[in-house]
Amino acid sequence: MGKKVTIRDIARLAGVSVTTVSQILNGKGARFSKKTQHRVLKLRDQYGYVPDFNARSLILQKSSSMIGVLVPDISSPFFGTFVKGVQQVAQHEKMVPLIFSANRDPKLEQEYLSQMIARSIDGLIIASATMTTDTISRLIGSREIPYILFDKNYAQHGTRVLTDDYRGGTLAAQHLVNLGHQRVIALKPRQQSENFTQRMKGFYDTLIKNKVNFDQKRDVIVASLSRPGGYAATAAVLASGATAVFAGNDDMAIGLLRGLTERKIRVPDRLSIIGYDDIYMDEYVSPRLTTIHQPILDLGIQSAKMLLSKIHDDHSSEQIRRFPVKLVIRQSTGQPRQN
Amino acid sequence: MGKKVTIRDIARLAGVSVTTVSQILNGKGARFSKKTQHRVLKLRDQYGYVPDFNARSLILQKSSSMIGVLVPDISSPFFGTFVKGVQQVAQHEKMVPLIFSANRDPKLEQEYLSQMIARSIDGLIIASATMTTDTISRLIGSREIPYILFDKNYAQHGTRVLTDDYRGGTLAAQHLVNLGHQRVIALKPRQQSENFTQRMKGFYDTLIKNKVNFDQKRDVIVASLSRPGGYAATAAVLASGATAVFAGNDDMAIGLLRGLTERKIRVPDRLSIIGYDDIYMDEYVSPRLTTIHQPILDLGIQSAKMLLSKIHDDHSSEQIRRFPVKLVIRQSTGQPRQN
DNA sequence: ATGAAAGCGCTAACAC
DNA sequence: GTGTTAGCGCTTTCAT
Repeated sequence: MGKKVTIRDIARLAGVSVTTVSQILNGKGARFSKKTQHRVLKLRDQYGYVPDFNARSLILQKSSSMIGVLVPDISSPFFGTFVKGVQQVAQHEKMVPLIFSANRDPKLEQEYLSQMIARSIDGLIIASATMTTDTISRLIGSREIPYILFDKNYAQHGTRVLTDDYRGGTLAAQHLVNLGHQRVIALKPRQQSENFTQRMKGFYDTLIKNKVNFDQKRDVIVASLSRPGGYAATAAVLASGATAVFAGNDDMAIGLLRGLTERKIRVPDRLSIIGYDDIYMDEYVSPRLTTIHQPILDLGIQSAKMLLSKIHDDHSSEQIRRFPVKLVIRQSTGQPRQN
Repeated sequence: MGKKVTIRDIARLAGVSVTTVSQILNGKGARFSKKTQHRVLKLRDQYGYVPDFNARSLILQKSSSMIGVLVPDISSPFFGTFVKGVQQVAQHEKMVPLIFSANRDPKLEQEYLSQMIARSIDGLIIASATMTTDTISRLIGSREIPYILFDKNYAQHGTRVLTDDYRGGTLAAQHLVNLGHQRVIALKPRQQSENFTQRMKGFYDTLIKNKVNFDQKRDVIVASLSRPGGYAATAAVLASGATAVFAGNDDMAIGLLRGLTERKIRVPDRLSIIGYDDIYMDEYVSPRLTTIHQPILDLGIQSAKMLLSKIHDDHSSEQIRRFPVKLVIRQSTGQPRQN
């Protein structure tokens, strides 16, 4: 390893004490002679001295200036964008985000969480479908690390950021109803996290209210929450005889769209598809995907802001920040074919 | 902040010395009585004691166990996937990746790099078009932090991972030539990093070799390296009268594809498009995108492996690892329309 | 205008 | 079996 230049080296080289160097380098060197100041500064540059982060945080009792971010999949457009928002805010405060992609694996999630805690991060943003506040509390122990729960979990308590999933489901259903669909189905993930439950509930409720016949057994297809998952569901979707599909998220919708395209099923003429999230890919598939918009980047930004304010101000109480969603009509939905 | 439980607290509570606690907790406690061991372990769990990371690294002289990863844009499918690969490897070694997305902004890149260095990371993976090894050396100073350059920069020296861009360009051109195209154009970014230069050179050379007329002034369109960039180039592409386009990367290709779709230009009947990278989106646009495949996840994995081996073994010399690329034929390319 | 000394929380020789 | 002691690199009183 490279020989590390310490404050002592600089002191020795400058012929002064470590105190002097420390003070000058921390901008508290007014009381030293200009000459000494210059000598020290120059030596610093010359030897590329950078204070040891560990030693510094140790004595300053200020922890790592890191915030942990746990997401299911960093390579997905959704969480990639989310993380970008977090980082933007963190940077302003000289905080560094420690990002972990846990592949929806509970073991990994816990391991990463422990690692983050061991590194004494200042706060956490957790986006996990499975992790409960109990688990988190247990891992955090008595350290009182502030954290923000994102998106998934909201049967739990704890400060969190979420979007109005119920309303999103409502909007999707209303859109399909307005277009005149009478036979619709939903595509949802097997592991039903709270946000999906709400999303679907909003959807069902609105259909029923509009007198559209919907049977939660018959008219729900379970698929994995991914493009391949949606793709794999193509046959089941076609077999259902529905004229419109509500996909739990855009990834599934896009996978399904591909399956339909391959079978030369025209969307939306033969089948309408509405997704959920509004990831950037939606604009580039064909037909462009109608969806429920979530302000993804903003969710990242606001999560980080909330976390930072919790970190800086212990007393900020538990709070919930709920973001609005909206319907974005593109080209994958239309009136059912008349025949 | 939460009251921090220190090793001294545990020692006091257990009625033993800090040494005893330290040893037992570090698995070196064989020499202590079972009874003491149990007492200490129990107290640790009871109070949720976790050793202070800073103090620990300070004395162990082992740095942070972090590797820095600098990418242009974490929300892009390309780098999202790349980073995922890095993280996979890092995890095995209990290393934590510190990921920064610098938006292709040289100022930010340098700032992030400094921050990483200040945190005494063990190594670096740098994917930047603009950063030179000189800049990097200057920032690293005398610390001898090993680093891997990824993808962009290869006029420089230093250990690096790269793909055979020249060959990629060759493959793209050959494919178009084989289909019978005689009028082709290329879409490239303004900021011409080394990999693009090579990519384009392979393309031009192969066209010429095949007696396809190609003028580097007339037949190259400059666009920004993104979906909107490709989209914005639509008019220029159409105006060129070409029957095939080689887009510098898939993002541009997909943006262009959208522009063409909007104008009802049929691909590949009227115009063939070939991209570069093979990001996962390629499978989901319509028509599916023909492209030059780069093993993105694997690039992340191998970069991390190379870095780790450099970290563990100082003596490993500078090396270059070059990955093969290959042509993936999908549906966006075809024979030129006969008329 | 400068420095000596204490100590942050931890580990590891080296006693006893 | 267990404790004493000396630091790791740094900042900060408090002297001089």
